[in-house]
Amino acid sequence: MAISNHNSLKPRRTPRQARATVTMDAIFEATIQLLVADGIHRLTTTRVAERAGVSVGTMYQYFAHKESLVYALNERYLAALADRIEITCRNHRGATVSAMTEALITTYWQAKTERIEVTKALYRSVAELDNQPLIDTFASRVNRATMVMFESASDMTFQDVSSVNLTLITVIFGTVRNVFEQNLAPPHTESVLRQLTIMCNAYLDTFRTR
Amino acid sequence: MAISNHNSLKPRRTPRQARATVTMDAIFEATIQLLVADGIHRLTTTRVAERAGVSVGTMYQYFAHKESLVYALNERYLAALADRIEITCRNHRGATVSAMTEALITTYWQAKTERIEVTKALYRSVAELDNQPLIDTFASRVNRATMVMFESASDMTFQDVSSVNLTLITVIFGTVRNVFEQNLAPPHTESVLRQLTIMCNAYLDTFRTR
DNA sequence: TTCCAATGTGAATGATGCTTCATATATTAA
DNA sequence: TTAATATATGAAGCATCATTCACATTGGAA
Repeated sequence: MAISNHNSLKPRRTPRQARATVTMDAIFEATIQLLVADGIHRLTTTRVAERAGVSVGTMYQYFAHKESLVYALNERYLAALADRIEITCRNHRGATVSAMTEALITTYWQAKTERIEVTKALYRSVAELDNQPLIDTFASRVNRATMVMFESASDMTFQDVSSVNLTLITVIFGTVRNVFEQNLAPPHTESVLRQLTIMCNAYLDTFRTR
Repeated sequence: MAISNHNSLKPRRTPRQARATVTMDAIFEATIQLLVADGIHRLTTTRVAERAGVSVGTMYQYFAHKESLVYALNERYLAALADRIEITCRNHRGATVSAMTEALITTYWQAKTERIEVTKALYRSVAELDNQPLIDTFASRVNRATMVMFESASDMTFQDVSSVNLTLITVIFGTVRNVFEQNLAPPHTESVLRQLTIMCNAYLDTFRTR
């Protein structure tokens, strides 16, 4: 299923001159716009090129085929998301665990919701691709960052950080994504996110020696 | 985006004779097999008909177009899933809240993993469709069932059942799905699911009057 | 300025696949 | 048995698109 040849998902050439970077950015931007507007089943190479103001051939200078374009777009997105999470983690070194979990929830929620349509469009676009490598890279970066953060907590030390860490990020990211995709009414959304922080704190309390 | 005309996603005709039911089942089964094997971008009407042992025209007797076939397939899947969850809820009336949350986690996890490839294939197939109505129906059924269950708990009464209920199912389903999609190694999977029950219990404990 | 590498072009190619409809067969009720 | 209804057929029509490649243009190093 999905795309068989992983290598072919990689970009064809890397821009060396400034104008090439401009071109690639234009192509990415055009792709996003078209994905948001029409979804992936109406994303054609011709339309992407047209909207980007380049010719189809140019697109093929950088991407072996349509799929690799969509793949690269999602790669960019996940890299940016990982960046944000890493920053949040760095900013909360030495904080309380409660502040840490709250910060993770907020950061992830904001990243998802500040451009809702883009988030949804990208998520849908990648469904038919084999994006496991992207997910793995993302998960690995996040894992490392949150682990270091939790280890630095000022109000707790853990017997088994990696277990607690994996649990917390799986629960937090899974729940936030679920809230996002369920399209809950705003009061419900806020309620669940608030309860989620309560739940994380209650969980962490069970590890406290009194 | 996605499919604009919602009505067109509905089946075209409903089977009245036995052979028609057989035909539809064959079409659904063929679709699942092809989705698992090749993914949606290689799902063609001709191939579906061929594998189902009918002609293309027959498929169009029941489905207005390819999308409505995929839509109906997911509708079936979600209905079956809701059935299972409702049964679990009925079987746990009057139980402890702890038993309830554990049962929900187990049921959902089993449903996802007993035919992993089918779960993944279906999930991917629906990405480009507007399946919000399906999600809403599913969420509404589950919500009702779990709410009734939690209200019947033998070891707790709630001030605000609907809030606790929404939180629990959002966290549980979100987390389980996240575990499933992350492809964690089995020991990690088991660990996170165990920690999740601990977390839910710790959360519920905060509502107990001591 | 010269020349090579980088970048950009887009008409043409080749292939795929959805959907229809005129027609045939099967089932059921009367 | 007959007529009405349900079900099944599949070749043909029509449209869409991904991708290539021979060629043009631009940038920058020497």
